[in-house]
Order: sequence, then structure tokens, then C-alpha cells
Amino acid sequence: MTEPEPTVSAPLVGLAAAILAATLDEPRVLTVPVAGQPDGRGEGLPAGPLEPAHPTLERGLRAWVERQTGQSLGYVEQLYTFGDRNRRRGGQGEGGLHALSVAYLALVREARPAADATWQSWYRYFPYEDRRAGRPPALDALTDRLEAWAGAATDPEQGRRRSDRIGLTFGAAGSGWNEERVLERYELLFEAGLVPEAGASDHIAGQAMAFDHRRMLATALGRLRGKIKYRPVVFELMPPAFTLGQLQRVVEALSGVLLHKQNFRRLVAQQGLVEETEAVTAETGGRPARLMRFRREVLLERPVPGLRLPSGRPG
Amino acid sequence: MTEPEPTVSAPLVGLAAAILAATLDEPRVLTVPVAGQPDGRGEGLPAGPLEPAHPTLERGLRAWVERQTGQSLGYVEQLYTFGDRNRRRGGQGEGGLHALSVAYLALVREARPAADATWQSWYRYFPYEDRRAGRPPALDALTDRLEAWAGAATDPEQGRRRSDRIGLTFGAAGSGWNEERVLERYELLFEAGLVPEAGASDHIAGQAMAFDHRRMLATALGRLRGKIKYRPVVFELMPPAFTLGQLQRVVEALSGVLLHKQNFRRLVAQQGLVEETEAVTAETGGRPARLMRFRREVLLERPVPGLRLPSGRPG
DNA sequence: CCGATATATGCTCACATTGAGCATTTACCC
DNA sequence: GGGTAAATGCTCAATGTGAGCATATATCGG
Repeated sequence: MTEPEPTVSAPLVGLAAAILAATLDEPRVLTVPVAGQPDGRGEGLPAGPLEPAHPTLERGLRAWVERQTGQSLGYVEQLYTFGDRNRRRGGQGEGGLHALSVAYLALVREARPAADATWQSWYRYFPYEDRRAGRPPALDALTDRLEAWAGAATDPEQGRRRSDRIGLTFGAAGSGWNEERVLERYELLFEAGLVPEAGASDHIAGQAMAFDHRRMLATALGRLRGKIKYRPVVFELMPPAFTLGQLQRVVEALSGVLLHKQNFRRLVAQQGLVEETEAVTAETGGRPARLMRFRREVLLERPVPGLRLPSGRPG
Repeated sequence: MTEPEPTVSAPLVGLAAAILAATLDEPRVLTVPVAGQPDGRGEGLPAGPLEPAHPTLERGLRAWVERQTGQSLGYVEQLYTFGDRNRRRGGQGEGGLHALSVAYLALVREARPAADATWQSWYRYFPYEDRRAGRPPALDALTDRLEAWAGAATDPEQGRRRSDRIGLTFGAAGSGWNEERVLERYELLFEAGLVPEAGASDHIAGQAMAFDHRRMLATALGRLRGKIKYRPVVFELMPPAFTLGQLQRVVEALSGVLLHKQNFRRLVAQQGLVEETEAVTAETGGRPARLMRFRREVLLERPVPGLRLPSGRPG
């Protein structure tokens, strides 16, 4: 009855990885050059087709990433499978063939590029997502363009819906900024034609990427920003020993907002996420900080805590 | 560089849907008969292969579901793409060919089966997930078998890890029950060989399904149980007008735990999720309740609230 | 009509969590 | 030795959460 008839479809299945790290208080993503792309879209995520030799999707992904970047992956999590033929402007998808991509999120500890892979800041691709220095001034230009798009809607009702979405995702007057809505913001910019991936000629909304890789990256950032709140995944990005200050700066780099220092420490402490080591560190001026390490045991304990980010502080 | 070479792979891509509803305080899933399956595995989810005629994955899914069940889908969300060749014991996957399935979660309002599709209770497939009447007695037998499996590990370290996982997912002595870990519990039972999908001959852990459809269903239940806490998705399952008592019983049915009535009402009220209608209803004995309706406007408001389930009450 | 029973609904209270800030400690730099 | 920069310790008000008590308003069986 529901037995698939193994004749009809033979789509291409691609695997792609958003490999994330945090070095020197800056969140990074591992990128590779992509040939044959339109101007300004020559950067992409490590990716490759699923091959018969791959025992599982994830193993196939790991193989491609190692081949292309030399990076071996630790924490890996499936993100989403993208299949919109319509979205594909970068090559594939001709005829009735589907080009389907399974995207993954990977977290790694260190940044040592290999081959022609390079680490880039997340905010190269999403400059408006970094609010650590307050609301980026460039955001005004963006929302102006978005509102212009909303105003150009065919009927008033559609225009109102567009305005609502802009307010919801970019944080209207009264409403706040939700740092998890990375994908929704990118989708809005895409629909409004403000990104090169959708035909725009300027890079007002950040550096473009090949295929729909920037959409995958947006998905990854949103997922990670959400996940650090209820799972201790930040520690996948930290060195074995770190200070609470470093930990906080990494969390701030990932989430793009600043946090209240004392409350952050209280949270980490009462969740039992870390334990002290004997060592302290000198750092740049100020009182030396104690080096901490992640308490692996929390993975076996009850509520499996994360770092519920508070609402942030002014800056 | 990372350009996929369109030669190597031509995997079969399937689409499958866990279509969920809640009728008469019981959570339901729409199932179809599946031919050619081993004994006791003749039930499955609506599914079919991705076809070139399908413009997008989701549109392909909707087409298959309507063809097989007559049900048209409202809320649809992608769950996960399953691709483990090894897991596939039910037919496909021979040779080096991958059989890849993109699973979806769908929420619908009413239950009116068509063709030979039937609505079944979730708890037919996961009896141990229903704790509304307290801890199910059958759970003891299950955890006994699981602990036996842990004890039969090749080395003590592995056995300890297994015991830890059992305690974590099924709620050990001191630790509580986390209703969202449906998939982890099923995976554990699978690994322990306690489900027919993994070769077991009895149905101690609930009714089996064709292929890996029960795994997909577990993924769907876990996702929905999590999502109702931070998005107002329950209302996709409710009729246009309902009482707070009905709403609570649906939430309890989905999550499998009982809630404190007064606190539930306070939560719903202060989140502004519903508004009163003029009507009241008679019901079965007791004071008549006011009929409420979902406030669609909340979708446009700030924190996009859900129904954070409290820890539950004894029962 | 009366009381028993079953929900619905209103309200209180102790306790935990959260957002914000003040104060002190301990290093380095000049 | 004084100035500067973090790290660390503590307090306090506001809010949120878990549990119950009390009241309102139906139906049902005599």
C-alpha cells in the first residue's frame, strides 16, 4: 500500500556542514571556495554528494569534510533537509530533477585551517546579527529597505502582513530582539530581494554564499543559539580549561548579545556546569581568574542544563 | 571545488508523515496498512517516494497523504531525514543504494478516516509514554529487561553507560520523568533488542510498525511535546471553540502527564493565549464552562508563548 | 426541594528564579 | 603607592511557580 515503488525518483542528494567554532571571542564558520559561482558568491560550506560508499549520512558528511578541509568533526547534529527546486539558482535542479541537501551543524574546538578552507566570522555573513556593541547602525538601512518592500506590496493586507513580520523578526519598537530568529530574518531579506542569492546586486545584508549555503548557515546559527540555553553544548567549543570570563565572552559571541556578568556566573555555578581546577591564569590586567573545566558528569544528571541566557543588558 | 558531481548517487528518497490529532482526550496518529511486512508490522505512516512532479518536498508529502488517506494537512513541519542503511530491515536498501526518508510532523483538527487509513492512539505504539494514570505498571517489566541487557554488556564500563542511559531516559530513582525523551527511550529499547523492529518476538514495548516508522513517530511525539511549551501549536489540534478543561485534557493527553488545574488556567490566561466567547457549554455534570477561542493575534505578539508545562502533579 | 457530586473559577501564600547593582579582592602598570 | 582592570561575593526587589483553600453553579437521585 505505502510501499515505495523504486522507480520514479533519482534525486541528487547533497551533504553540507556548518562547522562552527569560537576563537578569540569571535564566532567562526569553516568555509571553502566554490568555483563556477556568480560574482561575490564564491564562498560556501564544505559539501559533497552522498555516495554509495557512505554507510550513513553522517559518515558521508564526515568523509567529505575531512577530504575538503582536513578538519575532523566531534559533535554533529542534523539540521534540515532542503529541497526546494525553485530556490536553486546556482546550477543543479534542471529538468524535473530534485537537488536535495541534508545540512548538518558541527561544533569543533580549534581553528586550524587546512587546504584552502578558511575560518570566517559568522558576522561576515550576517552583520546585523551581532548586537554586542549595541544595535548595529547598519540595521536602519536594512529595515528601511524592508519597509519599502512591505509598502510595495500588491494589496494593503499583504503589506500589513509583511510589516508585521519585519517587526516580529527584527524587533519592532516595543518588541525585543530574539537572537534565535536568524533564519526568519534571512528568509525575510531573501523574499524582499535584498540578498544576492535572490538577485540583489549589493551586499547590504552581508556577504553572500554559493547555492543556499547561507540559508543553511542561518539555520545552524539559530539552532545553536537556541540550544546553548538548554544543553551544555558551548563546552564543545571551549578548550579543556577556561575562565568564566572566557566562557561568558564565547556565549556572548554566539548569541550576539551582552550578558550581566555576576548573573552569568551565578547561573553557571548553580547549574553545576563547571568545576574549579587548581590553576589560575594571568590574562590581560586585572585580578587573575581561576581556570575551570566542564563537569562531564552533568550529562548524566537530571535536568541536563544549559545556559539560559537572560534578556541581556544594555551594552 | 565543492561542486557536487552529478553522477555518483541516485538514492531513493521517501516522504513520510506523522499526522497527529487529539480527539476525545486521546492523542491520535493516522496510520495505513502496509503490505509485505513481517508479522505484526503491517501498520505504518502515510508515505511515498519523492517524484519529479513534486515541486517541493512538502508539496510531495501533501500529495501522498491526500492520495492515501484523503486527509488534507494544515500545519506541517519537517522532522528529520533518516538515512541509516543498516537500520533498514524491511525491504529497501539492498546493494549500495541508500533509502533515505524525510519525515514530517503534521497537526490536524479532526479525525475522519478515509480509505483504509485509521486513527490510532499514540499509546498503542508507546504504552509506557502515558503516565496520566501514574507510572504504568508495565514499565517495571520493561526496565527489568533493559537492566538485564545492561548487565549483559561485554565489559563493565559499557554496562555502566547503559545503566546510566536507562536511568536518564526512563527516570531513575531520584531523577524525574522527562516527557520529551520519546525518541531516546525508543532508541534504547531498539538497541536492547526489545522491539520487533530490532528482532524481538514480543510486543512488550508496544505495537510495532513497518520500516522505521515507529522511530519517526517517536521523533514526532518528542518534538510536539517539546514544542507546545514554547509555541501555541496545541490550538492546531483544538476545535474553534473549547473550554479550558478540554484544552487542559488535550495538553495532558499529548504530554502524557497530569497538570495542576488552577495553575494551568493561570498560565493560559496570563499568556493571553485565549479569549472568552459569549457561549458556555453544559458538558458532563458540574458547573458549565465558558467556551474560549484561540487569540490568533498572539502569533504577532512578542514572546510567542506556548504552554510551559509545569512538572506535573501526582495523579 | 435537598443533599451529594462534579466541574469551573477566584484567590492566597511560600519559595525559587531572575534582573540589577553595590562592594571587595587581587592582580598589573606607571 | 596610587590608578586601573578584572574576578568574585552579596543583596534586594520583582516576577514566576507549585500547591492548596474556598466558592460558584450545574446535574442527579431521592
